[in-house]
Amino acid sequence: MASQETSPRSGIEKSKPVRVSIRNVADRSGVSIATVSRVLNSPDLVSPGTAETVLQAVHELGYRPNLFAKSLLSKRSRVIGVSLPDIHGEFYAELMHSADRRACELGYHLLVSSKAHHQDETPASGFALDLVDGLIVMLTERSRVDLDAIGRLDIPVAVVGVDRPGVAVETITCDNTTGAVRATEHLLESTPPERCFFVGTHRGNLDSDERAESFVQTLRSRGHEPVEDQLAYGEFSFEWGWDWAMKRIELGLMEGSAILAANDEIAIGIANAARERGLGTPGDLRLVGFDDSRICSLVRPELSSVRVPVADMGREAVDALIRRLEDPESAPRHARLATSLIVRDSSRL
Amino acid sequence: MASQETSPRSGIEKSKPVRVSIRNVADRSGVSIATVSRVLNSPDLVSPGTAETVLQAVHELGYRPNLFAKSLLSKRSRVIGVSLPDIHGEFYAELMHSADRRACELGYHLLVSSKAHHQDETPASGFALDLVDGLIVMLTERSRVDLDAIGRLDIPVAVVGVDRPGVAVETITCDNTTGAVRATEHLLESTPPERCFFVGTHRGNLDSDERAESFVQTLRSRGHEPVEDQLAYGEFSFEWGWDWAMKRIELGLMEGSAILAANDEIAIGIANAARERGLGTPGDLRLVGFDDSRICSLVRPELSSVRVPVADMGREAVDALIRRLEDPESAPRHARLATSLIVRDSSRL
DNA sequence: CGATGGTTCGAAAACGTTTTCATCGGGTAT
DNA sequence: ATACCCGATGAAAACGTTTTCGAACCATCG
Repeated sequence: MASQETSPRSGIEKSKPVRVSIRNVADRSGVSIATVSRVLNSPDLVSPGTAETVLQAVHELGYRPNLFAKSLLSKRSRVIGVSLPDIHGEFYAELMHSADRRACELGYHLLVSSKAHHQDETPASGFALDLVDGLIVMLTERSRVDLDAIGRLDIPVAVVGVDRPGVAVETITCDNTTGAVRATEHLLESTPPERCFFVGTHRGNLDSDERAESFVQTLRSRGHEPVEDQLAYGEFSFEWGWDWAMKRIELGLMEGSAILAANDEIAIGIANAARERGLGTPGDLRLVGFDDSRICSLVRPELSSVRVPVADMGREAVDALIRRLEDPESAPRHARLATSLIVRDSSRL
Repeated sequence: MASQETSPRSGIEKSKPVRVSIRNVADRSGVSIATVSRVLNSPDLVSPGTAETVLQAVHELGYRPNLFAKSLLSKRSRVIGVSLPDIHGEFYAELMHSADRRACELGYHLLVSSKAHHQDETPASGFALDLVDGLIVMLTERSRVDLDAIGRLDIPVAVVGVDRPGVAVETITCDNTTGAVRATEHLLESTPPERCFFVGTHRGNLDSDERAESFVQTLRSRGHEPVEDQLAYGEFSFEWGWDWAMKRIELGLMEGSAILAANDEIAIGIANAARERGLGTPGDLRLVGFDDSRICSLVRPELSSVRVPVADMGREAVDALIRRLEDPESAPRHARLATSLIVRDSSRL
């Protein structure tokens, strides 16, 4: 009876299982589907009068164009894939967050997955490669780096985390070197080079290796060739930092050391172990972490750290990829974002 | 001249700008496109001989079916959208991580966005609603809760964070109550009810409010009606915890208190302020956080906290949504995951 | 008044699939 | 033999768009 008829069941039920297509809009407004399409996509090609009629119908029927049909024609989905290493932590949250924000601004969506990383060979395979217009691939392990293979992919790619001169993909990296050098110099201000240490994750991790290398170079530039035990390789964890520190402390070798850790968790592990054994930071040992994560200003003493512009990297990656999508012929750029030393209590002189 | 002609430019260029379609496969293997389709989708309908021929051609040409065409027919994309509040932090990283893992296992992909939350009204609008088979919506603010509107959406939805009896969508929540009650009882073991405090975020946050309510109820059950200043509302931040604590300390009211914070950051803010003023935890005040985030075992003293099964919630959400996708008629379920108290040093008796 | 040009629009092709329907042989049961 | 069914296949319709092409109309220009 009433003009609006709901579902046959009781009041509160799904009301519109029926998809409204461009056909319906065309019929209701008495024009062809071509005209409807034009009203929506190139309004200047249609007379104001009919345009209004059509828009009216669109609104009344709640019409929304079918994206699949659209993409089938245009071969574009405005979706970009993000392939992340299989790691948790705020690092990735921040990256995703800024990437998402930027993608939204530009009218794109993010399809995220770590699948490729935890089961397949190529960081891109297994992905819904055919769904996305382009791919952002984050790499952390040297063993996974095959930029050439990635370049051969038949969709545009932006790589985060690795760079190599002359490679034909967009790359976004952070300049570990400047930050690590600054941090090492900072430690050297009060500590002789032979009492400086670098505690990293396993060899093969791109960032850790680069940081270690910068550490070594800086010591060398002071005329000191680091000996083996000045560099330690474990994992990116609190526990590893703790264990390494405990061992040094037991041997009575810790006091007066200055340590650059490859990330903040390791650094905090070291700090906690030291405190556990009655050693103070920065009194008995000076400590600098890496990443400048949220936690640095939460622990006591506050942890000095090298800031990595994660959010910028996320935004840059999206920008780079989309630039490439819209102009496939442009020469790929290689963004390298600066890192900087943030001095807090743990390394204060 | 050669059989294979590359791009006109120098050797190293994109090699396959040409999409290979089912048509090509059909031609090369001398069958119709229908047969090719059958080989790929219902192999039992086709003779083993032709099947092999076709597969051979598929492999040689590197054919991959066009997902848009596929979805256009099937009306399914195997993509599920995830709408998150505009917040960072490991909480969301962990949720996404487990959700992604589960989605992969089930052959789905995750399209993530906080867009809806930071600019539109409905947590679903603005989303690529027409791209996804279903939606996971995470809600944290009471003001955003319009479960009915969400239920009226024309795609399946799973809501994380809110529940309401009888609502017609899948819901996944954590049972703040049991954890908060346990934590409060734990504090009451050594502290009289009038010296117990709850420090939450702003009113209107679903989790914080629920935790506050449980705190109040538990005190009441001990015959104590909490007075106004036993509950404080600020934000989910270190700074807020610090500020609140400082104020109490200045007034000389802190010593002997027992505090339940609405998340770990607040708790750490309180602990640090106390230490700054020479108050020890748990000696001078006992402290329990919420979420049991990674940081709890990194700070000293280690922070007691109520564990929230974030990873489980992510997995459950995906499961619930997909269950619903595959059987739209099934009655929506309401998963409520248990929280549990993890006692560490900060509240040890 | 015919030719030209611009506007507005519809018919139809195209995108790459899946699926229905019909066809064709060659068994098997009667 | 006749009827029947079944397995294997192809032709064509369908999905919902965008876009090309041309038709129709009207105004302007020569």
